[in-house]
Amino acid sequence: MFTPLFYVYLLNDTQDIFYRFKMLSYTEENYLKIIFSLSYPNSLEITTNDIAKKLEINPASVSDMLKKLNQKKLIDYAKYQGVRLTNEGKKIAIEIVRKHRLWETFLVDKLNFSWDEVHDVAEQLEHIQSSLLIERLYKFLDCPKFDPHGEPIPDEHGEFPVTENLICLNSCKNQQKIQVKSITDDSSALLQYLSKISVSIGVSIEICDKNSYDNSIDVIINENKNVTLSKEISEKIYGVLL
Amino acid sequence: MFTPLFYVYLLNDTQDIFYRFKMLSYTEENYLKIIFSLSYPNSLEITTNDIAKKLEINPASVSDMLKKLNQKKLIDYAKYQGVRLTNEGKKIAIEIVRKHRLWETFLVDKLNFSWDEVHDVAEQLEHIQSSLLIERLYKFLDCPKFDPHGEPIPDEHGEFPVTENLICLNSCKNQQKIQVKSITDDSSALLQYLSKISVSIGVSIEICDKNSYDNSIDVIINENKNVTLSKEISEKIYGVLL
DNA sequence: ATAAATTTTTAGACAAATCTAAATTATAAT
DNA sequence: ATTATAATTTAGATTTGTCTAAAAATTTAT
Ligand SMILES: [Mn+2]
Ligand SMILES: [Mn+2]
Ligand SMILES: [Mn+2]
Ligand SMILES: [Mn+2]
Repeated sequence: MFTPLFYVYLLNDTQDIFYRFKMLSYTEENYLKIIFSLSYPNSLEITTNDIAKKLEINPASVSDMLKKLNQKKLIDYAKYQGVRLTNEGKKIAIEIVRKHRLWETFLVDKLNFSWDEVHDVAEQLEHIQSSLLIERLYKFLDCPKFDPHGEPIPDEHGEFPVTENLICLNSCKNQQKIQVKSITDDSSALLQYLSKISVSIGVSIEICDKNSYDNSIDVIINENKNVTLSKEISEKIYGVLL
Repeated sequence: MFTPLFYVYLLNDTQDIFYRFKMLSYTEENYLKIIFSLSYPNSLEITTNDIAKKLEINPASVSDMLKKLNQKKLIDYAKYQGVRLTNEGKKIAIEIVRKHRLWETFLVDKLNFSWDEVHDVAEQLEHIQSSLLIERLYKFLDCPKFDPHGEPIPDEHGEFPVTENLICLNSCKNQQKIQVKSITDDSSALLQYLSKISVSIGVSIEICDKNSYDNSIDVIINENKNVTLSKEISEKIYGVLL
């Protein structure tokens, strides 16, 4: 339940002459980001429950927020009909993704974080409001195109870098071999495990055998390490065929 | 008006084994920081109105929050009696000051911000929760002792660097000359003005004349620039006698 | 096509942080 | 020592984002 709605026009940076059209809360930003990442790369229709699960909150709360974001014209939403970002909502979501991935890159490249330590901090840093900051950070990092997990970083205009056609390890056939290009889940448990078994961006993985019972696969990592990967893990690993 | 109170025990970083004793909100952190800076360096008693003015909110709101912080044992507060930080409250406040000043240093030293552009961004960054982040940032910046405005940065144990005895430009006599060591106000309007008249950390300022009517002073900056400084400005400038 | 299960929305409540208006306490002025 | 003024606190309301329980709509299964 919520009632009115009004737009707040505020200075972004005191130093900036520009005004932000809509000052969004930390929470609203997170909703937009989640909707974007659930629908990426095809702007799929997302359900209330999808969002509730991802944010680990009650679907009732999501319904309320969707109404609000719809009024702000950041999403297209009609009761029971699912939700889709508007162009404006998508633009904001991409900005947040950009900030998240730039901060992760900063933490790894400059502060020597390991790839499993960065996500939670970036979840906070992505909400810092300063266009100057993100512009300068981008240059400081030499305009990176991919984050520490191989995920693409949109440029200042919201354009994602063009990438080779990635295929999921999970969808490879026996004897096929890929070079790892990205991990599509930043959870520290997964990333720590991958480090343990020597999987990182750039290594090769060859499929030896597929077990149809649990959809696990036997693989050779970097030509020298035999490991069995569960479906949950293999579907998070993407790369190019070698 | 507020009701209950309970402590939330939460992981600080997912990577950390340590627990934070009290998870404070952004707002609570700001109250502690303000109380600290208003009472620094002598732990003076601070009034409700002081805080309300600084935060630009209603004194009634401050009263509520003081009750809450008192219950959390972060301040010593009794109705109508003013407020003082407890040791625990002071420790947290110093941590926030540390983070603020380290971020300002980062922005100037690494991202080429000017000294008048950093404060507002640091107000946001100081609330990022990650002990690993601040430890790494500190080392990345080579353990700086002073921020871009010459303000001391507490070390990892909350100890401020020992400094030469600073005197306020405002309290100098005619013909005295100081070297600027710190500016005790980070507002961009002041800092931009100081840049315009070539005042920065390290420059010399010699007092030529004091105007008893409005307490303005005529000074020579770096031996070559005559300027008249208002009381509001001269009382923000500190340095050592030359 | 109807019933059962699932998803989504509404209704009503609550906690945090703020506000305004009114009451209370403290301080300053006569 | 009263009175006037200023500072502070209480009372009650509001906004945001959440919750639980119940109602409504949609989807799935029979
Ligand atoms: Mn991440
Ligand atoms: Mn990532
Ligand atoms: Mn500052
Ligand atoms: Mn500063």
